[in-house]
Amino acid sequence: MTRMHYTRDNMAGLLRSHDINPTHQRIEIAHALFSRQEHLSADQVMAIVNTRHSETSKATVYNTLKLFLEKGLVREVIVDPSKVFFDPNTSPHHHLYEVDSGKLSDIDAEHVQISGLPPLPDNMVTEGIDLIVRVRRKA
Amino acid sequence: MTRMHYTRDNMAGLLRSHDINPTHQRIEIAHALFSRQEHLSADQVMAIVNTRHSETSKATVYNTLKLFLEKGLVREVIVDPSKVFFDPNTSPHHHLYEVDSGKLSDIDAEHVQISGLPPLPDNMVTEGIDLIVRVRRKA
DNA sequence: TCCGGATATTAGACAAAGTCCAGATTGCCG
DNA sequence: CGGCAATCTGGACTTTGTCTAATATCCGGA
Ligand SMILES: [Mn+2]
Ligand SMILES: [Mn+2]
Ligand SMILES: [Zn+2]
Ligand SMILES: [Zn+2]
Repeated sequence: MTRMHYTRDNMAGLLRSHDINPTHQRIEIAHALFSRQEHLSADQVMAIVNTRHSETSKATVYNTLKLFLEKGLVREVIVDPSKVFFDPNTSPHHHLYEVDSGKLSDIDAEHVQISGLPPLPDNMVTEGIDLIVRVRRKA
Repeated sequence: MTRMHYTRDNMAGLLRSHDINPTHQRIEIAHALFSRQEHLSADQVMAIVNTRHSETSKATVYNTLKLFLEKGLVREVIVDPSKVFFDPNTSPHHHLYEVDSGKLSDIDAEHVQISGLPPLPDNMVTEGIDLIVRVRRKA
Protein backbone atom coordinates (compact mmCIF):
# COMPACT_ATOMS: atom_id res chain seq x y z
CA MET A 1 0.00 0.00 0.00
CA THR A 2 1.44 3.36 -1.03
CA ARG A 3 1.64 6.10 1.52
CA MET A 4 -1.25 8.50 1.21
CA HIS A 5 -0.49 12.19 1.00
CA TYR A 6 -3.26 14.22 2.52
CA THR A 7 -3.46 17.34 0.44
CA ARG A 8 -6.41 19.67 0.62
CA ASP A 9 -7.41 18.48 -2.83
CA ASN A 10 -7.51 14.89 -1.68
CA MET A 11 -9.72 15.94 1.21
CA ALA A 12 -12.58 16.87 -1.12
CA GLY A 13 -12.65 13.34 -2.50
CA LEU A 14 -12.39 11.82 0.95
CA LEU A 15 -15.31 13.89 2.13
CA ARG A 16 -17.41 13.02 -0.91
CA SER A 17 -16.66 9.35 -0.43
CA HIS A 18 -18.21 9.69 3.01
CA ASP A 19 -21.24 11.48 1.69
CA ILE A 20 -20.13 14.84 3.00
CA ASN A 21 -20.46 17.96 0.91
CA PRO A 22 -16.92 19.37 0.72
CA THR A 23 -17.05 23.00 1.73
CA HIS A 24 -14.04 25.18 2.42
CA GLN A 25 -14.37 24.84 6.20
CA ARG A 26 -14.89 21.10 6.08
CA ILE A 27 -11.85 20.65 3.88
CA GLU A 28 -9.72 22.69 6.27
CA ILE A 29 -10.90 20.73 9.29
CA ALA A 30 -10.40 17.39 7.58
CA HIS A 31 -6.97 18.53 6.47
CA ALA A 32 -6.03 19.49 10.02
CA LEU A 33 -6.87 16.00 11.23
CA PHE A 34 -5.69 13.85 8.35
CA SER A 35 -2.47 15.61 7.43
CA ARG A 36 -1.31 15.26 11.03
CA GLN A 37 -2.78 11.85 11.78
CA GLU A 38 -3.06 12.91 15.39
CA HIS A 39 -5.71 12.95 18.07
CA LEU A 40 -7.03 16.49 18.29
CA SER A 41 -9.53 18.20 20.51
CA ALA A 42 -12.10 20.61 19.09
CA ASP A 43 -10.09 23.43 20.54
CA GLN A 44 -6.93 22.28 18.84
CA VAL A 45 -8.71 21.91 15.53
CA MET A 46 -10.07 25.41 15.95
CA ALA A 47 -6.60 26.78 16.63
CA ILE A 48 -5.02 25.01 13.67
CA VAL A 49 -7.68 26.04 11.22
CA ASN A 50 -7.54 29.65 12.32
CA THR A 51 -3.77 30.13 12.51
CA ARG A 52 -3.32 32.63 9.73
CA HIS A 53 -6.50 34.59 10.15
CA SER A 54 -9.82 33.64 11.68
CA GLU A 55 -11.84 31.70 9.12
CA THR A 56 -13.97 29.18 10.89
CA SER A 57 -16.31 29.74 13.80
CA LYS A 58 -16.50 27.62 16.92
CA ALA A 59 -20.01 26.51 15.98
CA THR A 60 -18.80 25.25 12.63
CA VAL A 61 -15.87 23.39 14.16
CA TYR A 62 -18.18 21.56 16.56
CA ASN A 63 -20.86 20.96 13.93
CA THR A 64 -18.33 19.65 11.47
CA LEU A 65 -16.62 17.32 13.90
CA LYS A 66 -20.00 15.91 14.85
CA LEU A 67 -20.85 15.47 11.19
CA PHE A 68 -17.56 13.68 10.53
CA LEU A 69 -18.32 11.44 13.47
CA GLU A 70 -21.80 10.54 12.23
CA LYS A 71 -20.47 9.83 8.76
CA GLY A 72 -17.76 7.60 10.14
CA LEU A 73 -14.90 9.74 8.91
CA VAL A 74 -13.41 10.12 12.36
CA ARG A 75 -13.70 8.44 15.69
CA GLU A 76 -14.15 9.87 19.16
CA VAL A 77 -11.71 9.03 21.94
CA ILE A 78 -12.87 9.63 25.48
CA VAL A 79 -9.95 9.46 27.88
CA ASP A 80 -9.65 12.90 29.33
CA PRO A 81 -12.50 13.99 31.56
CA SER A 82 -12.24 17.53 30.31
CA LYS A 83 -12.30 17.17 26.55
CA VAL A 84 -13.02 14.81 23.69
CA PHE A 85 -10.38 13.84 21.17
CA PHE A 86 -11.10 13.22 17.51
CA ASP A 87 -9.19 10.49 15.79
CA PRO A 88 -8.70 10.33 12.02
CA ASN A 89 -7.74 6.67 12.38
CA THR A 90 -10.99 4.72 12.19
CA SER A 91 -9.48 1.27 11.86
CA PRO A 92 -9.81 -0.78 15.04
CA HIS A 93 -7.03 0.13 17.41
CA HIS A 94 -6.41 0.93 21.04
CA HIS A 95 -4.94 3.82 22.96
CA LEU A 96 -2.12 4.65 25.27
CA TYR A 97 -2.74 7.66 27.44
CA GLU A 98 -0.06 9.42 29.44
CA VAL A 99 -2.00 10.85 32.34
CA ASP A 100 0.60 13.48 33.27
CA SER A 101 1.20 15.00 29.89
CA GLY A 102 -2.14 14.20 28.29
CA LYS A 103 -0.31 12.58 25.38
CA LEU A 104 -2.45 10.10 23.50
CA SER A 105 -1.06 7.52 21.09
CA ASP A 106 -2.27 4.52 19.17
CA ILE A 107 -1.79 0.87 19.98
CA ASP A 108 -2.07 -1.37 16.97
CA ALA A 109 -4.94 -3.81 17.46
CA GLU A 110 -3.36 -6.48 15.31
CA HIS A 111 -1.62 -8.42 18.04
CA VAL A 112 -3.93 -7.53 20.91
CA GLN A 113 -6.41 -10.20 21.88
CA ILE A 114 -9.37 -9.68 24.16
CA SER A 115 -11.09 -12.87 25.22
CA GLY A 116 -13.64 -14.01 27.73
CA LEU A 117 -16.05 -11.11 27.48
CA PRO A 118 -19.51 -12.22 28.61
CA PRO A 119 -22.20 -12.51 25.92
CA LEU A 120 -24.38 -9.46 25.39
CA PRO A 121 -28.13 -9.43 25.98
CA ASP A 122 -29.98 -10.26 22.74
CA ASN A 123 -31.28 -6.75 22.19
CA MET A 124 -27.85 -5.16 22.26
CA VAL A 125 -25.21 -4.64 19.59
CA THR A 126 -21.61 -3.77 20.22
CA GLU A 127 -20.80 -0.35 18.89
CA GLY A 128 -17.13 -0.59 19.76
CA ILE A 129 -14.64 -1.78 22.31
CA ASP A 130 -12.33 0.81 23.74
CA LEU A 131 -9.17 -0.32 25.40
CA ILE A 132 -7.17 2.40 27.10
CA VAL A 133 -3.85 1.82 28.76
CA ARG A 134 -3.28 4.60 31.24
CA VAL A 135 0.38 5.16 31.99
CA ARG A 136 2.40 7.46 34.16
CA ARG A 137 6.04 8.53 34.15
CA LYS A 138 8.03 6.46 36.61
CA ALA A 139 8.92 8.32 39.81
CA MET B 1 -17.46 -13.99 52.12
CA THR B 2 -20.44 -12.50 53.91
CA ARG B 3 -22.37 -9.75 52.26
CA MET B 4 -21.34 -6.36 53.57
CA HIS B 5 -24.05 -4.03 54.73
CA TYR B 6 -23.05 -0.45 54.14
CA THR B 7 -24.49 1.46 57.05
CA ARG B 8 -23.40 4.99 57.85
CA ASP B 9 -21.62 3.62 60.90
CA ASN B 10 -19.59 1.23 58.80
CA MET B 11 -18.62 4.11 56.55
CA ALA B 12 -16.60 5.77 59.32
CA GLY B 13 -14.44 2.67 59.65
CA LEU B 14 -14.08 2.35 55.92
CA LEU B 15 -12.95 5.95 55.67
CA ARG B 16 -10.48 5.55 58.54
CA SER B 17 -9.06 2.44 56.96
CA HIS B 18 -8.26 4.57 53.91
CA ASP B 19 -6.68 7.28 56.01
CA ILE B 20 -9.61 9.64 55.58
CA ASN B 21 -10.93 11.62 58.50
CA PRO B 22 -14.60 10.65 58.72
CA THR B 23 -16.62 13.83 58.81
CA HIS B 24 -20.39 14.05 58.48
CA GLN B 25 -20.25 15.07 54.82
CA ARG B 26 -17.71 12.43 53.91
CA ILE B 27 -19.77 9.73 55.56
CA GLU B 28 -22.87 10.81 53.68
CA ILE B 29 -21.04 10.84 50.35
CA ALA B 30 -19.42 7.48 50.97
CA HIS B 31 -22.78 6.10 52.01
CA ALA B 32 -24.39 7.35 48.79
CA LEU B 33 -21.81 5.48 46.74
CA PHE B 34 -21.32 2.30 48.74
CA SER B 35 -24.89 1.59 49.79
CA ARG B 36 -25.94 1.72 46.14
CA GLN B 37 -22.87 0.12 44.64
CA GLU B 38 -23.54 2.15 41.50
CA HIS B 39 -21.60 4.47 39.23
CA LEU B 40 -22.55 8.00 40.17
CA SER B 41 -21.64 11.39 38.77
CA ALA B 42 -20.79 14.29 41.08
CA ASP B 43 -24.18 15.76 40.29
CA GLN B 44 -25.96 12.59 41.27
CA VAL B 45 -24.01 12.35 44.51
CA MET B 46 -24.93 15.95 45.23
CA ALA B 47 -28.61 15.25 44.62
CA ILE B 48 -28.64 12.13 46.78
CA VAL B 49 -26.83 13.71 49.68
CA ASN B 50 -29.09 16.75 49.67
CA THR B 51 -32.46 15.05 49.21
CA ARG B 52 -34.01 15.90 52.55
CA HIS B 53 -32.55 19.32 53.07
CA SER B 54 -29.43 20.92 51.68
CA GLU B 55 -26.47 19.81 53.78
CA THR B 56 -23.44 19.57 51.57
CA SER B 57 -22.07 22.18 49.22
CA LYS B 58 -21.00 21.57 45.65
CA ALA B 59 -17.39 22.39 46.55
CA THR B 60 -17.40 19.76 49.27
CA VAL B 61 -18.87 17.12 46.98
CA TYR B 62 -16.14 17.73 44.41
CA ASN B 63 -13.39 18.02 47.03
CA THR B 64 -14.52 14.83 48.73
CA LEU B 65 -14.79 12.78 45.57
CA LYS B 66 -11.30 13.87 44.58
CA LEU B 67 -10.04 12.94 48.05
CA PHE B 68 -11.68 9.51 47.82
CA LEU B 69 -10.02 9.06 44.47
CA GLU B 70 -6.55 9.97 45.75
CA LYS B 71 -6.96 7.66 48.71
CA GLY B 72 -8.03 4.80 46.48
CA LEU B 73 -11.48 4.50 47.99
CA VAL B 74 -13.22 4.97 44.67
CA ARG B 75 -12.30 4.80 41.04
CA GLU B 76 -13.03 7.18 38.18
CA VAL B 77 -14.77 5.93 35.05
CA ILE B 78 -14.46 8.07 31.94
CA VAL B 79 -16.96 6.97 29.32
CA ASP B 80 -19.30 9.87 28.88
CA PRO B 81 -17.81 12.97 27.29
CA SER B 82 -19.89 15.20 29.49
CA LYS B 83 -19.30 13.87 32.99
CA VAL B 84 -17.13 11.64 35.12
CA PHE B 85 -18.55 8.67 37.00
CA PHE B 86 -17.30 7.54 40.39
CA ASP B 87 -17.16 3.85 41.08
CA PRO B 88 -17.16 2.36 44.57
CA ASN B 89 -15.89 -0.90 43.11
CA THR B 90 -12.11 -0.63 43.06
CA SER B 91 -11.36 -4.24 42.26
CA PRO B 92 -10.14 -4.71 38.69
CA HIS B 93 -13.13 -4.88 36.40
CA HIS B 94 -14.39 -3.59 33.09
CA HIS B 95 -17.41 -1.64 31.93
CA LEU B 96 -20.39 -1.96 29.71
CA TYR B 97 -21.76 1.33 28.53
CA GLU B 98 -25.14 1.74 26.87
CA VAL B 99 -24.64 4.77 24.69
CA ASP B 100 -28.34 5.58 24.28
CA SER B 101 -29.40 5.45 27.88
CA GLY B 102 -26.07 6.28 29.48
CA LYS B 103 -26.39 3.17 31.66
CA LEU B 104 -23.06 1.94 32.95
CA SER B 105 -22.53 -1.53 34.40
CA ASP B 106 -19.66 -3.70 35.51
CA ILE B 107 -18.04 -6.55 33.65
CA ASP B 108 -16.28 -8.98 35.92
CA ALA B 109 -12.59 -9.08 35.03
CA GLU B 110 -12.17 -12.66 36.19
CA HIS B 111 -12.67 -14.35 32.85
CA VAL B 112 -11.53 -11.54 30.60
CA GLN B 113 -8.06 -11.91 29.17
CA ILE B 114 -6.16 -9.16 27.41
CA SER B 115 -3.02 -10.33 25.66
CA GLY B 116 -0.54 -9.03 23.14
CA LEU B 117 -0.19 -5.50 24.41
CA PRO B 118 3.15 -4.06 23.32
CA PRO B 119 5.76 -3.49 26.05
CA LEU B 120 5.86 -0.05 27.61
CA PRO B 121 8.84 2.29 27.41
CA ASP B 122 11.10 1.77 30.44
CA ASN B 123 10.25 5.06 32.07
CA MET B 124 6.52 4.36 32.13
CA VAL B 125 4.32 2.50 34.60
CA THR B 126 0.82 1.29 33.93
CA GLU B 127 -1.66 3.07 36.09
CA GLY B 128 -4.60 1.05 34.86
CA ILE B 129 -6.20 -0.57 31.88
CA ASP B 130 -9.71 0.50 31.03
CA LEU B 131 -11.79 -1.72 28.85
CA ILE B 132 -15.12 -0.30 27.81
CA VAL B 133 -17.65 -2.17 25.74
CA ARG B 134 -19.90 0.36 24.10
CA VAL B 135 -23.29 -1.08 23.21
CA ARG B 136 -26.44 0.18 21.58
CA ARG B 137 -30.03 -1.08 21.56
CA LYS B 138 -30.66 -3.11 18.45
CA ALA B 139 -32.74 -1.27 15.83
C1' DT C 1 -12.66 24.96 80.49
C1' DC C 2 -10.47 28.06 77.33
C1' DC C 3 -7.26 28.99 73.52
C1' DG C 4 -5.05 28.44 69.09
C1' DG C 5 -3.86 26.17 65.16
C1' DA C 6 -5.01 22.79 61.79
C1' DT C 7 -8.54 20.80 59.14
C1' DA C 8 -12.88 21.02 56.75
C1' DT C 9 -16.88 23.35 54.74
C1' DT C 10 -19.09 27.03 52.34
C1' DA C 11 -21.12 30.52 48.86
C1' DG C 12 -20.42 32.22 44.97
C1' DA C 13 -17.31 33.95 41.33
C1' DC C 14 -14.97 32.00 37.65
C1' DA C 15 -13.35 28.99 33.61
C1' DA C 16 -13.69 25.74 29.87
C1' DA C 17 -16.18 22.71 26.82
C1' DG C 18 -19.96 22.34 24.28
C1' DT C 19 -24.89 23.60 22.50
C1' DC C 20 -28.26 26.44 20.42
C1' DC C 21 -30.42 29.90 17.69
C1' DA C 22 -31.77 33.37 14.56
C1' DG C 23 -29.81 35.84 11.05
C1' DA C 24 -26.34 36.16 7.22
C1' DT C 25 -23.79 33.83 3.27
C1' DT C 26 -23.07 30.72 -0.19
C1' DG C 27 -23.86 27.84 -4.07
C1' DC C 28 -26.85 26.16 -7.41
C1' DC C 29 -30.57 25.75 -10.66
C1' DG C 30 -34.06 27.61 -13.62
C1' DC D 1 -31.02 37.64 -12.24
C1' DG D 2 -34.23 35.44 -8.26
C1' DG D 3 -35.27 31.80 -5.24
C1' DC D 4 -34.22 28.03 -2.31
C1' DA D 5 -31.59 24.80 0.38
C1' DA D 6 -27.51 24.11 2.69
C1' DT D 7 -24.03 26.12 5.34
C1' DC D 8 -21.84 29.28 8.37
C1' DT D 9 -21.71 32.71 11.99
C1' DG D 10 -21.50 35.56 16.51
C1' DG D 11 -22.84 35.36 20.67
C1' DA D 12 -25.90 33.99 24.34
C1' DC D 13 -26.48 30.13 27.09
C1' DT D 14 -25.73 25.62 29.81
C1' DT D 15 -23.13 22.32 32.24
C1' DT D 16 -19.28 20.52 34.59
C1' DG D 17 -15.82 21.51 37.34
C1' DT D 18 -12.30 24.75 39.87
C1' DC D 19 -10.85 28.36 42.95
C1' DT D 20 -10.85 31.55 46.74
C1' DA D 21 -11.41 33.91 50.82
C1' DA D 22 -14.30 33.68 54.77
C1' DT D 23 -16.30 30.75 58.26
C1' DA D 24 -16.95 26.70 61.03
C1' DT D 25 -15.40 22.63 63.35
C1' DC D 26 -12.17 19.77 65.75
C1' DC D 27 -8.70 18.70 68.94
C1' DG D 28 -4.69 18.82 72.01
C1' DG D 29 -2.41 21.40 75.55
C1' DA D 30 -2.37 24.88 79.39
MN1 LIG E 1 -8.09 28.66 4.33
MN1 LIG F 1 -27.40 13.98 57.17
ZN1 LIG G 1 -6.25 6.56 17.79
ZN1 LIG H 1 -17.46 -0.24 37.76
